[in-house]
Amino acid sequence: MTDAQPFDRPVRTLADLARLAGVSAGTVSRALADKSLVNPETRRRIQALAAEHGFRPNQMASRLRTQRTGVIGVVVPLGHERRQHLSDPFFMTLLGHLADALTENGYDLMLSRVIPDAADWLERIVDSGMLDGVLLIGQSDQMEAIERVARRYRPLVAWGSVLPGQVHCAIGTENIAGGKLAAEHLIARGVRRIAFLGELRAPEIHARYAGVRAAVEAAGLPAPLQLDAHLASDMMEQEIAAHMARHIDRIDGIVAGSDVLAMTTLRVLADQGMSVPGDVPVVGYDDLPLALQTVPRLTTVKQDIATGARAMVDALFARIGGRDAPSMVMPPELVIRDSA
Amino acid sequence: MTDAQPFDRPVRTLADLARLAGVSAGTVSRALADKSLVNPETRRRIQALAAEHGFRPNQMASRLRTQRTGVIGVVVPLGHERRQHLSDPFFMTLLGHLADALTENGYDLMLSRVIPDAADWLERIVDSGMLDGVLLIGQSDQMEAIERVARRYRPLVAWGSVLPGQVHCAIGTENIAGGKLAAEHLIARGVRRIAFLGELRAPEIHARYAGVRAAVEAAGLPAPLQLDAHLASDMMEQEIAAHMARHIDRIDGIVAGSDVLAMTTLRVLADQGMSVPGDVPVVGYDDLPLALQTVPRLTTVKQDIATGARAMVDALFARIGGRDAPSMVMPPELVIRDSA
DNA sequence: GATGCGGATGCAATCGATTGTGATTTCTTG
DNA sequence: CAAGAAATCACAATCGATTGCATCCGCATC
Repeated sequence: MTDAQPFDRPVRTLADLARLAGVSAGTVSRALADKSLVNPETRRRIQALAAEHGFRPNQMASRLRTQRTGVIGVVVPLGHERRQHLSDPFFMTLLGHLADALTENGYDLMLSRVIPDAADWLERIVDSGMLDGVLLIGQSDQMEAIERVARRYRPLVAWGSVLPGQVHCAIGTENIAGGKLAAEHLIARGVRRIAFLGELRAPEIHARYAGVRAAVEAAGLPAPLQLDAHLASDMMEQEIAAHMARHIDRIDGIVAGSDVLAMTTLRVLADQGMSVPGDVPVVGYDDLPLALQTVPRLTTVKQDIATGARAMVDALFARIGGRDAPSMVMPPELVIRDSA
Repeated sequence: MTDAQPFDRPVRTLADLARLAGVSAGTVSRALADKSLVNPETRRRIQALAAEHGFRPNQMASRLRTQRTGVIGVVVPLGHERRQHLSDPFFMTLLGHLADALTENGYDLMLSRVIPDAADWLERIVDSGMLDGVLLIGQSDQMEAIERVARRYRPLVAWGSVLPGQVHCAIGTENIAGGKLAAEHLIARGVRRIAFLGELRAPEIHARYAGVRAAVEAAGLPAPLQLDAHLASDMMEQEIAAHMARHIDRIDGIVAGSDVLAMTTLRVLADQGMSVPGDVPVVGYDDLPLALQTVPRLTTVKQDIATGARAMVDALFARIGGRDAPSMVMPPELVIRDSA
């Protein structure tokens, strides 16, 4: 039990504790680190003293000396979509899993929401000396900057796409295959005119759209209709509503670039008196927890976020340890529920 | 062993740059900090040199010396609800706003998901010397620990309840009033037997339930039925489904402790063939973005999360600056949509 | 020409923990 | 009993940036 001390932290430094114990600071340091070089008895004595006074070593000093910070940066680059992205459920779900995996391994997590206006935004982060490694959530439109840094800074892992010749380590799902899965499912159900909802500047979304297009072409159907829809939350619904009002009679099936877009689409279609999947089937992307809660439940392309997060952390630790870790693409999987 | 590249980072320290510029390290430090003590011309020269070589000062060293870290800890204590809480949309939304406010002010954000098994979990955080301040998201069942630390550590602000005699600064909404609003709304619509969905160990939820009870008593109605429902995501739906199956014929209105619970309830009721609000009206709590996306749209008690986040950050900065900042409770507001 | 003053810079202490090296003591062992 | 091996601990250097103080120069003033 820590009871109120007369002074506001009488023993703050190793030296304080050392004086109290009648030994040198070095010995205290070793004792607290459970090194075998100190006499077991003095070690116990010092540890007891430390506990009694609620002593905790200053992390800044320790980190400066050891050049290890125990902190991993989790960075969300917002190249386009400048608005608050952090509330996006996909980021959040991934972030939750990353936080779990990192804390289990004794690392802390520093979160940065970065709007890459300065060209050296990533350099600034990795060279700050505060981080043992960096995880990027999404590549946004910053492939160049990421590649440039990755060439010399090893402990960097991104969630996103793996393009041919890519230097940096990325974990992600086969977005092209995922787009194909979604479109093929719709086509098998008799859909002929597919609309794809999503904004193409992010490489993942672009790949999903490419997959949809490939499937449509392979089936000999007319090219899909691509409709921009931004994740900036307050605009999204109106944007989709406008798209639907204008194009609904020219389409008979929708692939959404994400579950959030799909969910909003369900909402909009309900407002416009369309039934899903009766009038228009809708397929989402991600399989977030909320896909189970919509009415009707979302048919969607699943990305295994938990596994992905684990893979990112594993790869990062490998790289921190000096070993090499390759990129990884996971196969997506179609989860059929009620919306298509 | 790090492979010694000839040009890996030729200039890593102030001393390196100083040698290059033909001045002392002190001068470089002052030049980069734009101090007026150095000759404007040398200052420009040094800054140009720094930019050219991509020099960034080591933050650890700087922080150790200045005793300022520029990092705010955002801590989510999981006293009960040991499962991954971070995906909870309420936390995430609040976290997003906090991240915005903190980064605008030049602070970084360190995220900790803490399971308070050690009694001194909070001491460990505030005494680590890594943080300029701490924001707690929720008080969980850790009021005692928070109070103990707050008595001696000023830059600490929590989201949550303000109880009589409370020492620590908390920002939150009037949960009792919010519960009342929800219940009164239902009662005005003719509901007589209200069920409250939520687990009472967290003080906020408890207060909401107390509000419901007060409104029910004031109307002379039978006591509300309280049904435990945990946020651990995979269990929640089954739990609620079981509650509904067992109690649905004894209730004719539901107040959910959060929007997430409400949304799941909508889903469960749809499965059981009940219409909302026709058969059972449902009121949520929080007014998260997703409340707009459900079918039917959620009637809910709004907490202004953006304003709350801003208030937390303002209070924290005031306390960091040595000024005192009082707790604040914001009035909740009933947002009537389609679910009740 | 000596004094004074302010501007610009160098010097060295400092933040607090870690760790290699060496000193002292105690324990072995031939 | 002497010499070497452990065991234990103190000393001091180190991580890299910051900052109070001393120093040096140039120039104006008396």
